[in-house]
Amino acid sequence: MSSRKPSIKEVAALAGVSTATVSNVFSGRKPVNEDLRKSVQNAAETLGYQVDRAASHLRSGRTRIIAVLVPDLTDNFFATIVSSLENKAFEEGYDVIVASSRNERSVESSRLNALLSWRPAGLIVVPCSDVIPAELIAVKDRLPMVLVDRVATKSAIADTVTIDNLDAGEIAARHLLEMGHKDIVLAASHLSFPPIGERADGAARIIKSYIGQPPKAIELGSDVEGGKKIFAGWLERNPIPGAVIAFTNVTTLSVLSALAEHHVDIPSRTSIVAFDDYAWMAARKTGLTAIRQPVDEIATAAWKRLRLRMDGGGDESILPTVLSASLVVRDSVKSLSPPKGKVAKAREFINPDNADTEKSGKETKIH
Amino acid sequence: MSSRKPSIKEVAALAGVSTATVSNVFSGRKPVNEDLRKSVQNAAETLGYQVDRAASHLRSGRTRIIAVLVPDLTDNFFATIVSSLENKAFEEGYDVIVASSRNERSVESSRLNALLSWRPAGLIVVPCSDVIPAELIAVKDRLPMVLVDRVATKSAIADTVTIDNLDAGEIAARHLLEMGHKDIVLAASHLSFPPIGERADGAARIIKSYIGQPPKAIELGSDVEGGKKIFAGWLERNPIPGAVIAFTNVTTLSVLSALAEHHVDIPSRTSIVAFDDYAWMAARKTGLTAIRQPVDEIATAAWKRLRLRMDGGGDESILPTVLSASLVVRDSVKSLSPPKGKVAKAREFINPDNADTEKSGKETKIH
DNA sequence: GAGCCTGTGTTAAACGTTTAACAGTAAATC
DNA sequence: GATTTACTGTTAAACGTTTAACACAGGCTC
Repeated sequence: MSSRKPSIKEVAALAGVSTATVSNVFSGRKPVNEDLRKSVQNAAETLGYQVDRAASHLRSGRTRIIAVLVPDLTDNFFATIVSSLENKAFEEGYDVIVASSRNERSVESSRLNALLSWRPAGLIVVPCSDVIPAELIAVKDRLPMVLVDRVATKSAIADTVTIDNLDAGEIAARHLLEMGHKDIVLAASHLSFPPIGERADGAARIIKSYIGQPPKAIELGSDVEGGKKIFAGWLERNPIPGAVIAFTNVTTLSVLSALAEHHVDIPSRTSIVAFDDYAWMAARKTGLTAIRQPVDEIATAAWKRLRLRMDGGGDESILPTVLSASLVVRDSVKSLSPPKGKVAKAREFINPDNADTEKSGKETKIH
Repeated sequence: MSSRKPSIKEVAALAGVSTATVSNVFSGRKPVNEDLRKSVQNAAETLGYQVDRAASHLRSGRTRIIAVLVPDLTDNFFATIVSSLENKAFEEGYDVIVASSRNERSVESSRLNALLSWRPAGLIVVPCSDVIPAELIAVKDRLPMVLVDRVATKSAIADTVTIDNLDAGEIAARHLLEMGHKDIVLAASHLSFPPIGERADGAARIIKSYIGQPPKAIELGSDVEGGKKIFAGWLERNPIPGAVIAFTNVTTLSVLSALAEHHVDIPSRTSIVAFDDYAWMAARKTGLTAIRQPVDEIATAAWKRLRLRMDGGGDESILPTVLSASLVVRDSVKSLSPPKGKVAKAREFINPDNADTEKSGKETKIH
């Protein structure tokens, strides 16, 4: 009873065929006669044979590895994406190797190198900042990959999956405006991060066009505790805002903690629109009104696109997939006055000739 | 400009040495003269050489892979552990391949098989139930591994890292008792899961010894939504309890959601002690009093132990590492009456002769 | 100075697959 | 009936490492 794992040779010997046939049975590369296939499978079964990944990888140069890089596994948003990806990948026989950049560019670089050294079959990356890592650019047309969430679709070097962040920002702001709010503050992690900046732009644009003045924006960083301190400090130096939009689940937590510390009641004293939609937001007396990102759809779209690329499809052109966020109304926004009417979508009023300057939002008008 | 990655041969040729020497430089298995080492490193540098994992693995039979299996990546508790593990592993040159059993035994089995087929250098598993998967038992003395969280230390087949769950349950219950509560309900995910059952036992024991009657326990399952429904249903058929202990962060969410739905105020109407300690628990007006598990220490301990095993240390005997949980007092427990005195630790009164029957808690007394 | 370490380097044989090239057989085509 | 085609199977050479086995040089010991 040797403890060594059986090799393809032993299976071949037992089944009375060549190793090539056994290989074909398992890889499906070439058709094998039904009888032979069965006897090979029987032989493999009785020996407890499993193909050796290392040997297979060495010879073929191909792996069944999907490398996934996210900024922070501790963040529920990314964890959910990873989890979803892992499920789908597994179902199709891929294994996921995961890495976290801890929101640091240098870590991102080295982690990416480590991931690439596996020569994965595909790569899914949520970059940690607005700059696309050089490592990615170097392999962009050799390796199937899709970029998720923290990417500006314009500067994309590969297929991307994002939500319509401009719109998401607008939705949040519009809801507040419709509820009669004017004193709105934007709480962002980093405005330079593509999705965050866009959300802020979307909100700012519609607020400016409605109120006449752009809202203030505060940057709170990517960790709850730090953000809480920053926001608490800001609260001490400024009048308490009537409403705040938090553009991230982490930011939401920072804002909420600071507000709680200062005994600012929600929504009687200040209203809040949160981002992402998790169980904890609905679990308390005053449920949080939030912009829900379709996390699972994001993961699904990313996986589908990656599959297509791995199968050699999707031709040259880069495809940006843009999903939409939606408003989930709960109790954290106070109704200040009966709304005079719907606040129009800024977009609908953009002069098509100026579509390029859309981001400035200057052309937006209101009913 | 070939796009193929350079092999050890090319490095050897450029440095004017044999491939064996290059291998020794990189693996450190045999000492290499300083001058030669340098020229090899230079050659590798200029060629952009990286050792090929597949070839290395194939020949040596060793990998630098740590396989990690958890019940649910979406659960912050497990995500945090994975994240911490990934950091530590990376720092020492290991890569983490991660899988989720989705709380299902059958999935656990197949995921485990997939993980094992990598022939990882080490394995860290949070089982999804109280039964140790057969796959694990099969490799237990061939593969360094450590079991975390959902394991009964008594039936352990390998090193384990857990918290003192009996004690954690006691701490939660004692706090409630000291605050004057008597009408206490236990909300568990599954009482058959080792840590949950122990927590419940710890709480039940001290409550029984103090009140005379054991508390009711309700099982809510492992997902928030399902648990919420169960608990909401229970609330309709029973008087609202004075206090509830939720033994899991997921359970906490279920309980909180159901309570919010029924407009039961915390803590004025019912008090709550939560488990695990996350930002969202402290982010609202009524912060949650909670039992904090030292997540990072758990991960650290697991990693240290695994490292030791991978280095061949730790001899035959299995080591259970038991860390302790601690109480974080916030605002979710109402003070019913000035406590008459500290509620004694049940443990201190256990007759040492009956240590084996400790679990029944019958011998526990109170001051 | 013969024998023996010690420290370093090389040679060449694996490791378990995949796959191009080849081969044989039967059916189809001309 | 010769040639082609389609189908299925085999042979044997890689893939890029690691590592026993060996070699050689210099310093020791006796």
